[in-house]
Amino acid sequence: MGRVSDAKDRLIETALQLIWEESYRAVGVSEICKKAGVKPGSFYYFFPSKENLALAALEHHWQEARQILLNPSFADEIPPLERITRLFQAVYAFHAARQRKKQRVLGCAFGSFVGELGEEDEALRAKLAEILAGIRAYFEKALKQAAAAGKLGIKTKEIPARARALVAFYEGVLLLARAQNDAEIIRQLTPHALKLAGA
Amino acid sequence: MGRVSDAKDRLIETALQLIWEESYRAVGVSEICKKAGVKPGSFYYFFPSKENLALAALEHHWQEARQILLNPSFADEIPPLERITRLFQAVYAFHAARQRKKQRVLGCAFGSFVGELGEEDEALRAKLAEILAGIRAYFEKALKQAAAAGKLGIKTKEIPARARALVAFYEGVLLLARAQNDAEIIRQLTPHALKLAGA
Amino acid sequence: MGRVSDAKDRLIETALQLIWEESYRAVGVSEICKKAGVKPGSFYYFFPSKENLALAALEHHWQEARQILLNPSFADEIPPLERITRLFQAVYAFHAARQRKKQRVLGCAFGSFVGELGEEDEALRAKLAEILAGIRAYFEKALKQAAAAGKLGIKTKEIPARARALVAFYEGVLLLARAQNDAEIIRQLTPHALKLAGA
Amino acid sequence: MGRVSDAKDRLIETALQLIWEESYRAVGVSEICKKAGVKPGSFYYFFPSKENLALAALEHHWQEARQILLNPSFADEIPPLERITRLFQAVYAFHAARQRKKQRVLGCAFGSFVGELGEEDEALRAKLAEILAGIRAYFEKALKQAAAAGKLGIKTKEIPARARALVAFYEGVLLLARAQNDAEIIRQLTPHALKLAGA
DNA sequence: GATGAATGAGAGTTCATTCAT
DNA sequence: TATGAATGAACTCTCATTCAT
Repeated sequence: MGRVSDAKDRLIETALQLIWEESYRAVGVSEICKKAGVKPGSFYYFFPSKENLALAALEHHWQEARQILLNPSFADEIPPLERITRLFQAVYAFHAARQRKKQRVLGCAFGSFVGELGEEDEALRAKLAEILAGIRAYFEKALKQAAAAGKLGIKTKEIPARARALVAFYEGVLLLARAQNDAEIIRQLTPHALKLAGA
Repeated sequence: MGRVSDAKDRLIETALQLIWEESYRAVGVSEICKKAGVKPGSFYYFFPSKENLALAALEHHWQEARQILLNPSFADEIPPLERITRLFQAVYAFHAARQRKKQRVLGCAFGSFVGELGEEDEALRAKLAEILAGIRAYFEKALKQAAAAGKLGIKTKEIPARARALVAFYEGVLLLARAQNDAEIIRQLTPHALKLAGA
Repeated sequence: MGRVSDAKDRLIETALQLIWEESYRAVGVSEICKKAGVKPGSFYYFFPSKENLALAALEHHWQEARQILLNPSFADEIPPLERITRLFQAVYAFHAARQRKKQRVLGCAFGSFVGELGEEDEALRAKLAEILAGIRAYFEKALKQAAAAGKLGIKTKEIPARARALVAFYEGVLLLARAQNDAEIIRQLTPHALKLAGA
Repeated sequence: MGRVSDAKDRLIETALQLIWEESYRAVGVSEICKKAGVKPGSFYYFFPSKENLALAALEHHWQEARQILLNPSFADEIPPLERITRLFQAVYAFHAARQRKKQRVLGCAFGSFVGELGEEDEALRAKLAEILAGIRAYFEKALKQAAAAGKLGIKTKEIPARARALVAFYEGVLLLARAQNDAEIIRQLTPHALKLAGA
């Protein structure tokens, strides 16, 4: 009982990787299948469409990002404002290591995807908006706790906008790192995040 | 002397528009030709490749952005720090108007393009990096003048990083606006830019 | 004893319906399965091939046509020549009602199928030829009885050809009704059938 | 000036032939291309879609049928009612010869196509309805002239229905010939056509 | 200087079918 | 008895590009 093969998971992971490295439209279904070791005719047994696979890949990456990146960086035992720095540091570590090995800085898989959205991709747009809101929630919680601890001289009602500003900055930093193909940008800009927090 | 043909210009303008609305890979050469009213066979008389057209379109949009958006916002007669706010306000005005008319918020044509870059698109990546550096120069000049006027309590050597942080924030704000399809985000986040400047 | 499963019957009935509405090649096995509520993997437990299902569907429809359409129209108590008229009237009633409900006139499931036959479909061709011969037998019996009753001024040996002419006319009428998507054509042409009978 | 290649014509002729022999859905675009000697990627330069090619093929066959079959059979110098017989004879000659050479009787390309029409094929249905009306016009003209010459004891207003009955019979005869794969059926049923004419 | 005609490669998707359980 | 999983081949169609004129 249970699953006979892990082809579906391989498809999801491979898709995310290729889409992140190239882009949604640049990678073909057959390329994903080949890399995932799935027979070409089998793809549509697992997924009704390429878009549906992309949705699943985004969700998978989101869960993974929470476990590997966001939850550790935003752990309760870390002082609230330090959590923000931790996130940028963790992201820097990932991209710096990757750049050393693969020569290319990828930026944020979610943010990069946003640029490709067209009118027909409403489902993808909604998914990405949802994920970005999820990231914002981490910042928001940290800001609230920092404010409660008296570390922030800002009003409570300002917090949502500041959390969003942090998401914008986070995405912008990774966008620049991808554009310049240089992970150091992330390190350089890390200390500036706290300015948006109001520290 | 003078223009040999305006077909080339029409191709460039149409390409930028379609790429901005959809994405580089989502729009085809023939779609651009049709919309530009250029005969399909003529495309490769004007441009050696689709990538080359994209390069020209980015350069065109960059010059246009300078004239319409950056130069007015960063005019010398405007107090240095206010220039930054002016830029965000001008961008907001543009996207809010467009959203009213066309229902879709496009974000930054340059930033959106970054997400699509693959390994093969080195020329495009370099062009985008150059343009983003060009935007940074505007912020840098304003920060320098603000510092010289004593409006900024920061050290001169910090200025380049702060300028880059402003570019990151600017791109991130437009990325969020595109993802949420909501121009109001630009307005909401505009005041936060100055925090990165060090005001 | 009794039915082992009604899945097979549902497949047959659904197949006939879909093939009649669209065409043999336009409907897929999976579409039939879905509509019949049969699990996709089960199809080939019940039928060795799609062609075999089509054969079964044709036989099913043939038995149904005899019971519902031909036997009542050609009942012994009805005067022989009137039986022919009755058939056309019954067919008209069916198609007129269906057109009112579903907007589309289907024509004859057997006749429509003939147009799709290719070289590889010998089994289907033979089945359809057999069914068309079965229809002819009804006309033949009626013509014989009409001749025996002195209602027809024709020689006995002419009867087979006339019966076939009636089948041709019957199929042609339904073909036109499908082509024009108009059941009224059946009513308009009904009285002309008797001319072929020799009345 | 003028055409560079006759690929488009070859595509049309090949398509008609293959569709007639098999069926619209049974023949693929690539099969048509291969047989027509057209490079696979070129098809969609000549035709926007497979359906559009089918439309062109039907129109081509219709013009050909008029020139080769209908106009000669319905020539003015032939006595009106004899024209009808001539048509059936000419059709018989064609199919009998073809059966000798290729073993298969094709029936009417138009009539066979009707059976394949689904809900999505409205353009094809309309085209076929138009062609069948065109055939009816030939019968109608002949009936009118026969009536004018006093050869027909029927009222003028009956003529349209009779002409349609003749089309139905004509199509039905060819349908039977295809179903039984026997051109002799056409010869056998030829004399019965005049009964519908009212002779 | 400019273009109509043509193309090979590959896109996403559906097909009838198989098979281990 | 019945089925979920899987598949190779084929589908219609689009792609960026070439080239003779």
